[in-house]
Amino acid sequence: MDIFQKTGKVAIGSRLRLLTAKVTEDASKIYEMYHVDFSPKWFPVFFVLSEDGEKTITEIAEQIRHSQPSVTKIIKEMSGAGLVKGNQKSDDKRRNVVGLSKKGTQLAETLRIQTKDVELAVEGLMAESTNNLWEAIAEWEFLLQKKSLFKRVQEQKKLRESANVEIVEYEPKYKTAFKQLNEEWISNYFEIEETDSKALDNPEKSILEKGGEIFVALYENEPLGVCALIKMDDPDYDFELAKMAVSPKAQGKSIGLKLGQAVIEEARKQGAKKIYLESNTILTPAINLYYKLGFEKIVGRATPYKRCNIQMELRLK
Amino acid sequence: MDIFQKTGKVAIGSRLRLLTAKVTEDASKIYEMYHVDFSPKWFPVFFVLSEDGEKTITEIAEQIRHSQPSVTKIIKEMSGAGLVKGNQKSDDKRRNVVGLSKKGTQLAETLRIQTKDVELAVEGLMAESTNNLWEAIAEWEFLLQKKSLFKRVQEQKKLRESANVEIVEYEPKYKTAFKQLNEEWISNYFEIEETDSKALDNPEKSILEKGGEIFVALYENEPLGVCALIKMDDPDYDFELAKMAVSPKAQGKSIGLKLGQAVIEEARKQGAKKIYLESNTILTPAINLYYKLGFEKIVGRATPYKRCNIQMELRLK
DNA sequence: ATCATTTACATAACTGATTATGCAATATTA
DNA sequence: TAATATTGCATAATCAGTTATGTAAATGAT
Repeated sequence: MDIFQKTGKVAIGSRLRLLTAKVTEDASKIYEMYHVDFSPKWFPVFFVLSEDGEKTITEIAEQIRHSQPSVTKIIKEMSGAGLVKGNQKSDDKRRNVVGLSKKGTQLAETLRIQTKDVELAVEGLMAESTNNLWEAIAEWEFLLQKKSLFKRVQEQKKLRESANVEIVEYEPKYKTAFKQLNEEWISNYFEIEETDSKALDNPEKSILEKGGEIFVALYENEPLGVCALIKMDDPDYDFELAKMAVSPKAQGKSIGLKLGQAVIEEARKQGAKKIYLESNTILTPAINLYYKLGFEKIVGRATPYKRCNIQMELRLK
Repeated sequence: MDIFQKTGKVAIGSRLRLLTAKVTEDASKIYEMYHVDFSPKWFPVFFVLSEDGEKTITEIAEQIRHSQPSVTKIIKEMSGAGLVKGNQKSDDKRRNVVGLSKKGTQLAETLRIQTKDVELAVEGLMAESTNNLWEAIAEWEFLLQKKSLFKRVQEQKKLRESANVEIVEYEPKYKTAFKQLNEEWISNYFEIEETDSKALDNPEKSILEKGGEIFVALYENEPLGVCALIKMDDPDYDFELAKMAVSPKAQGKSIGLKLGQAVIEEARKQGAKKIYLESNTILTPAINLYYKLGFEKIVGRATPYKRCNIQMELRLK
């Protein structure tokens, strides 16, 4: 049985490689059949030169999507075979302007006929198949340019992993996690302040007993993110979203988003009208997350934290 | 503008190569993302080992359609990474039976999850395209196995070239061609006999004036093939097909077939019932051609040629 | 005008594959 | 049972590409 049926589509790379090898192997035999002293790998270079006349090495490389050294080498080989002339006159002495030689131009004519034969053979293959390989490749090129395979896999990973993230309410066993996760990022960017320690050392007293909530994100039963909803003593705001912390090793699982959503949900349940938060603009991903959650920037409130340079609020309807 | 739009489908090899490169480039980044110390090229080997348990190097190579040295090298690398154990006990000391190590088996579990993510990403790509790349490749593999690309191009070439072959009646200007083409192949396989020279030196007298015909195949106005229809002085046969000669440099243009058809057509026109010919079985392509033209083997006629070891006839209705 | 930066290319080193080749171990055959 | 052929694998050489790096020429900034 064919191995690719078993591996599934992960092996698309290997499968592509094998087909490529088979096709290029035949390519050199085909040139032999036409008795032309020509290496298949020269084709793209030769083609652009016969189409566009003279060109520099780099221009060719860009057009055929090879690396520049690859084109340099090919031109050298073709030069040896007498098909191209390099170092044409040019004002810029760095540039190596190459063009087809007389022999090259003659060969172009021969190759045109051969090209036609190959074209017909390939089209015959297309006609025999129900899925058009040529078009399929073109579509992949287009789609991968819009979003790379890497990015696509990353998204799948995130999707799967975020499905395994569970948001639970605070329990005493998460006390150390709550402290450590917060200290980790704070100390990474700033100094830990007096106000921090007070809240982190005794969340029960400083947050829960005052009517707040703490949510913990579990991934495979390990607490990897926390976020608090703190009751505010302020006529303008009901709650503050604070102490949001996600372990760096758990990036990309949408944990922050899920915590934020849980916090907002809870605030809404308790009939809150507005939630407040403060942060620092160097924490770009966090700020983006807050915007995503619906928070908007505000100005002018007093804050006990030195590190705060942005304040936001969310109006709940 | 994309270069492949200009080149047309001859460049399918180059295009495949580029796509393969793009896919495999992302592959290694994907492994990195999952924090596994794993090279993409190991995948096929790793896969068969995790599926089938222990295997020899050659078995793996066959299954994943790599060369044996390639597998040897990969196994060595994977061995270095502690993923496989080689030289398992085996009666046959030439064989290197390899299997996954404990670490390898553990990794298989991790990779299973990653594989799933990639699979979904690839399927997403398929879903976004109208031409299914995976299926298209499978179809090409199947079609190319039935008939290689080389063979297909060869057929196109033949088709095109045979369209340029023109069969004309003998004229004095083809006298030397008639002689040379025949002498070329005869002297190549046998000795030129007395009977040959007589006919070749003076075709007008020995063939045409006796009511026979000679046809000449022109390719780009050059005579590259000849064939004679010789009137026989025999109650059983009207004509003999003889002096068929095609230049070796004109192989693959169906010149022999066209000449044969012209000769038969002429015989039919003249009301012939049976055509005779003699040849030698070492000339396999010629014999095959005669069968293709409808000739059948007969036995027992006398012949002036030493080299003749097969006799054939064609009954015309 | 001078100095730093960028550009254009060549060269070197590497990569993932291949074919060619050599050497044991095993199987086959006279 | 000895000679010969085949098998299984490792090693070496090659190939078509790549990235990294060096260098001279041109361009830009102060």
